[in-house]
Amino acid sequence: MLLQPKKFKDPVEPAFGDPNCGGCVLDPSGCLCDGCKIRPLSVCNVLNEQEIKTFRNLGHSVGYNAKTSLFSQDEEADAVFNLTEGMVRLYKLLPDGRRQIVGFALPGDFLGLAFEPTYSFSADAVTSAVACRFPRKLFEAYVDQTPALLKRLHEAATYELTLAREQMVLLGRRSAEERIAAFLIGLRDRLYRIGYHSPTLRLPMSRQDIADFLGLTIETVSRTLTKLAKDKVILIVPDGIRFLKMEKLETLAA
Amino acid sequence: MLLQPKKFKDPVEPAFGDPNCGGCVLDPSGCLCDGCKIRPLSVCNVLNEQEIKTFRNLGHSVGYNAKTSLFSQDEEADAVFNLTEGMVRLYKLLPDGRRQIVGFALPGDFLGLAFEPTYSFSADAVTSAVACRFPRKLFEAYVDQTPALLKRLHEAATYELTLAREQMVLLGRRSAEERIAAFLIGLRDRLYRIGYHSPTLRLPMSRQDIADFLGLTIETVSRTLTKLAKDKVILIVPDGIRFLKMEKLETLAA
DNA sequence: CGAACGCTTGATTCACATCAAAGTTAGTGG
DNA sequence: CCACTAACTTTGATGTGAATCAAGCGTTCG
Repeated sequence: MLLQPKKFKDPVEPAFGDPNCGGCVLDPSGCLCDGCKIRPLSVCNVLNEQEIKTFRNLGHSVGYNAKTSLFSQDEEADAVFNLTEGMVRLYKLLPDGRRQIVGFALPGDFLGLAFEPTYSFSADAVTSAVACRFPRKLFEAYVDQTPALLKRLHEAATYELTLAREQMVLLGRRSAEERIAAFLIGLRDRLYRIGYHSPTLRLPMSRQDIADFLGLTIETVSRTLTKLAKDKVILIVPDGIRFLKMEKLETLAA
Repeated sequence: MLLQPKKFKDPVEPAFGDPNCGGCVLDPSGCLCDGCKIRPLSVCNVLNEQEIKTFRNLGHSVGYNAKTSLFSQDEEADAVFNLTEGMVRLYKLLPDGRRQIVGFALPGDFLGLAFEPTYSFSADAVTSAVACRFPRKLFEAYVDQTPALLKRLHEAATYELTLAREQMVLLGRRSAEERIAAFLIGLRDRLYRIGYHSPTLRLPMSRQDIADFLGLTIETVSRTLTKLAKDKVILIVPDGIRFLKMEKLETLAA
């Protein structure tokens, strides 16, 4: 399953070309495109079989154990990532330690596109995760000679921007209960679209992660979930929730 | 000046091909690229003189009086815009009327790129404004055959995404005073980069606009500005502010 | 001049944060 | 496998920053 825990070789080997990288190279010969489940959903779907053969050799499939880092804010942005398994949190830190999670990446999501030479946010694995990791220079050179891929990346960025703006509305103008409702529904919808289709919504991230994504405190998240459960809108289960009154939640999130 | 008020022919003529558009076509022969001051800052800067000749004929330069609409959320996204003069507010509305401004567009900014067939936010002029307006189909066809332009648009979208994520941190984790400080500095920096270089920061938008951008109320915006003025960090002047203690503001915004 | 609008200021309220503690789950080592 | 510990989550009591409610004060404009 896409969000199942898994353990990679420990201690992890450094990824090719990056001694600071916390991951473990799964196959030195390149990305594992042949059996890749999320390829149809990913940016690589615009490449034909011939092109994929070149492309997969640009990078490597890398495994990350839960809580390990893919990359960090302000460090040199020398790689880009295509997440294939697991969940990754993307966040920015303020100097005093306050944290804002700017998104949870799911399989098929593309990470690390930076405007500047350094990453503008940090990324680490919520669950164990697998990503195709490409040296930035190689990737950009390939994109420059493959307009179809560029177009697909632009689509992805535009979509991200739409999500980001919706998150601004949530953070700027919604109540705690509305934030939680929108979060649960939004996550379910995204998982649904990538084929993860279940009556139970797994929440592999901590309450603190949810709080830092929604601009709340851990206590408010906990209380609000409890309230929704008391109202029989959701059922809290180990590691997630089940939806009981979808319409009620959707009204709150509207 | 870029943010100077100006009046366009009233009643305004509908833009070519769009009877609902609030603007007034300034030159039926196409965009006014020759004397365009912001072209070096805009996406068109990647086009050579030959390409510009084709490109400018795809659209028209359109003038908008202050408070008129360029486009609205949920309506068919049949045009894209390149702002050349004035300021435009971009916002999303919730069903009950709450508003979140997701950005203030300045000259050089590109608007209306949508992932879906409808606009995901509304745009209207804060000051009077001028934009090159392109029918979406024509624009997209041209982009498809001009990878350099696509690359430039992708860069612009990536930059927007960076700004959007910074705004998420602001909305989710910053105090009212920090928000105001970050807003003033951010706007100054953006104006500076497009050559609008002045000791006084003009604030052509209303207090309500600032509040809806920062996730605050109009009263809190007013009080916080007053407090900063009392502390001699800024000076409030008609239509804007002057910076007195830049370092203090920068600490707050850090 | 009067009406309307936008902005400021003051008094009060409230949603969520903070502080505090108990309960629960997960991880570790014997 | 269980005891012990650490980490996470929930729940309760209290505090507070910003919202709301409510005037008043310029400016602008018909």
